[in-house]
Amino acid sequence: MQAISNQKSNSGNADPSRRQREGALQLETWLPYRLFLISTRVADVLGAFYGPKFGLSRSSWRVMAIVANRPGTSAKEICQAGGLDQFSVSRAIKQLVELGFAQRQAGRSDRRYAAIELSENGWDAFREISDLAQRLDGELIGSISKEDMDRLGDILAKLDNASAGILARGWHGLKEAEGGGKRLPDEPTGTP
Amino acid sequence: MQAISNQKSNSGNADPSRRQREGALQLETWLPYRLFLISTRVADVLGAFYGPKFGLSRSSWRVMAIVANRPGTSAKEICQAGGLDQFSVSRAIKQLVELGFAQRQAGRSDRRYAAIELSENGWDAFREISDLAQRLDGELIGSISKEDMDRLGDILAKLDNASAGILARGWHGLKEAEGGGKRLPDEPTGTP
DNA sequence: GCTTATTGCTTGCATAGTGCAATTGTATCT
DNA sequence: AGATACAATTGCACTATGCAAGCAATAAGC
Repeated sequence: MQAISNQKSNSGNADPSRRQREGALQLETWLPYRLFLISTRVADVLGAFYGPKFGLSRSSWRVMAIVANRPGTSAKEICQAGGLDQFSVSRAIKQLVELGFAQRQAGRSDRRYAAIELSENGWDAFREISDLAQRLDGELIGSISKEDMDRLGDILAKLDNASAGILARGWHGLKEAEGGGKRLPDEPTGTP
Repeated sequence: MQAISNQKSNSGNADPSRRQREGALQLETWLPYRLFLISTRVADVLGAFYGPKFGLSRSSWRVMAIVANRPGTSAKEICQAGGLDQFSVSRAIKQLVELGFAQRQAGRSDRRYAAIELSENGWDAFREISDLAQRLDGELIGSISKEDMDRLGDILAKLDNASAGILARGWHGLKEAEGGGKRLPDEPTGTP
């Protein structure tokens, strides 16, 4: 990977980009980006499996996994559990139903809520994808020690909390807060 | 419009989902998903800032950050650096140029390569977004100890490596390989 | 030289995904 | 009953993405 030497004669002058760069973001070391890269790669590989094979979209798979974990949930609960908006969830459920992987039943007490469940075919598909997902997980985890894995679990729990707080407050909440790496008091973040 | 599939479950049967669930994927504890959630939240918050304010798309921001880190790179190098395909990169550059945030110059030696650089406005925008990004980073990092952060760096490096390997081999490489991960019970067992 | 790949990049178009307003159906409140 | 609130869906416009084809510049073969 050779850089293209196309420098525009800034011999006498200081390179402006160098000056501009100082203190600015380094993408490769930016924590969220590092997390993003890893998870995207895995999601891509998994998606390359379930997409062509079952005709599932990404959100459909996500919803399927959520429903598999808690059968009979409503769409709204799926939204909260998966960080998805109600439209995606509604469409994902629609797709799952059309593909024969799930079915809705109106809630018994309150018929506004529709309880979603996987069908037989849905469970089959889920187990197959789930199997591959666990292999992926295993491969990742296999690259670090058990001790590291425990520690990682703790760390991720904290990061998860912090990110939820950030999301809840939005970017306005950060424009005012001073400091780059300063620690802020924890806020009880809404995840009831 | 669509006919809801007739109910054929949970009539007189034992709950099948309990049996189905065992050994299957738990989304909340699935490592890639945990990483995904954290990074998405942060990306959403940041995107909610630079999107409306500068009219940047997600890939445009990514490309901008990459270009800021290594001014004068070609589109191809951006692809590799950011895990993006050439089409997104091309369009992102186009958008950056149209917004006045970047400019291309044909390479001196090989004019197929176009060297991309940020403009003054581009640097201004980048610094502003970068600033917020660093606050986000700071807030995340602030939620864990410095020691944890060091450890996390190591772990992420390993996971990064492993995920790159997974991506390179694709899902076929995992169907056969017996990973260090979990095994799944293939046999449907009767309820105990 | 001339011709034929090859490479880096762009574009057009079809498809898939997303966001928002409006709508339906249900429950609750007065 | 009517008004109101809520879960969920849908229509429509918009954006993003994937892929085939294309263009321009270079490299390789003759």
